[in-house]
Amino acid sequence: MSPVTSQRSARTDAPTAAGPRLEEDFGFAIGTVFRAYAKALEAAIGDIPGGPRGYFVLSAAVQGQAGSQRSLAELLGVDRTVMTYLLDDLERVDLVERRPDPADRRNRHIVATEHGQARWEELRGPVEQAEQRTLEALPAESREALRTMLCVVAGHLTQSEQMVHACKVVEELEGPQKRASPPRRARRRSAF
Amino acid sequence: MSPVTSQRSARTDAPTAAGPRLEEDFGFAIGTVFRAYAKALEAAIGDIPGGPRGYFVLSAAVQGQAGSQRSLAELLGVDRTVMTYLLDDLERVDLVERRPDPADRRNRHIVATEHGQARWEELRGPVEQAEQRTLEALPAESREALRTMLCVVAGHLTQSEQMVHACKVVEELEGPQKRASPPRRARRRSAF
DNA sequence: TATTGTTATACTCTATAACTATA
DNA sequence: TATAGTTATAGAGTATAACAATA
Repeated sequence: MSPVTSQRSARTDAPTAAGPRLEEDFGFAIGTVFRAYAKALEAAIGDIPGGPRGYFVLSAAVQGQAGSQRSLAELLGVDRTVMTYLLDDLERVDLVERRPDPADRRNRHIVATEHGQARWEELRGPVEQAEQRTLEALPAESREALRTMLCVVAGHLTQSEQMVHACKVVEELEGPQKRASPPRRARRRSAF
Repeated sequence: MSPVTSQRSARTDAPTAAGPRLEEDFGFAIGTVFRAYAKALEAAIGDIPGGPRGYFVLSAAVQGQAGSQRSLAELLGVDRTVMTYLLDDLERVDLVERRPDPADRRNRHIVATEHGQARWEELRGPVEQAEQRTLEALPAESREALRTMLCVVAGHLTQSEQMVHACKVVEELEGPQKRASPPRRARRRSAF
């Protein structure tokens, strides 16, 4: 079977019931775009330790948006222990720096080094190109619209998560009423 | 530091140079939305083996779009060996079935069982809800627009990948001229 | 006592290599 | 010889648990 024609050749069964085909499925689409962009971004950033994830930490640091390691880990959706290793690697190549927070010495404030700042500036072009190439199927205005919509959703989700966190804190302050979920182990990876 | 206020509290440094802030970054946004949707979808589909990935295989099977295991694996961005395990699990709970392709008995044609078809129908509501909840920050028309744009990009990317594959085949047919990349090992995961 | 961050360890997921069968 | 699929295994990535420092 030729790979170019495989798209239609498998329909030997009766025409399937109504319903969204895979090409019209939101999940399939965002998964595909996500993977493609991740791959393009990874190529664009070269040797930044930790790949795209390390790049986002650097971004946050450059922009002064990286608060504590914990809040940064939550923002990026990684475990706080993973953040430790990631920062070790980024610090080792002199891209970021951990600074103890004078206000609460348990916290580490993550800041970009001068070299990190410079490296980040260098990467802006290639990263932008990676995005444009990934979205090349869309006209320029649509790309902007897509980006804006995703940012709106992401902003909302980030806030919601913070609210959930805040609520949990309040909940616990108000009294421990029969935890619905005990410490809970054995989760599953959200691999797509 | 309160989690609700942490968004701005870290800016103790000089105001950073111009440039996209993290909230305006395409990669950060799509990563966040992707993770949130993956989580919501995983909750929605319950006990389907393989999580979202298993669900997409089932979708493809139901819609008669699952050709060979290999083409399906490529479409979903997973290794063909992973696809083997995934199908083992889905077959074990009677959701899909492997059928030898009479035309080329090396290929296995993946089809949904009756139970798989029924289960998939049941899931359409919950899956739709998961999508709507994830995108709740957008008005309904925008959600449609977002989905359409992502599908356009995904469709294009899928085709491109098939082209790349086809070109590689042609290239090899035309003669092995000093492979730029030798068999190549030690890749890196595209974790975001 | 609770929280941040670190370390060690166990586990899960993934991919490489080797193999079978088909072509 | 080349490809689809399977199996075994090694490797990468992740998360749990225990700990130290600070609040």
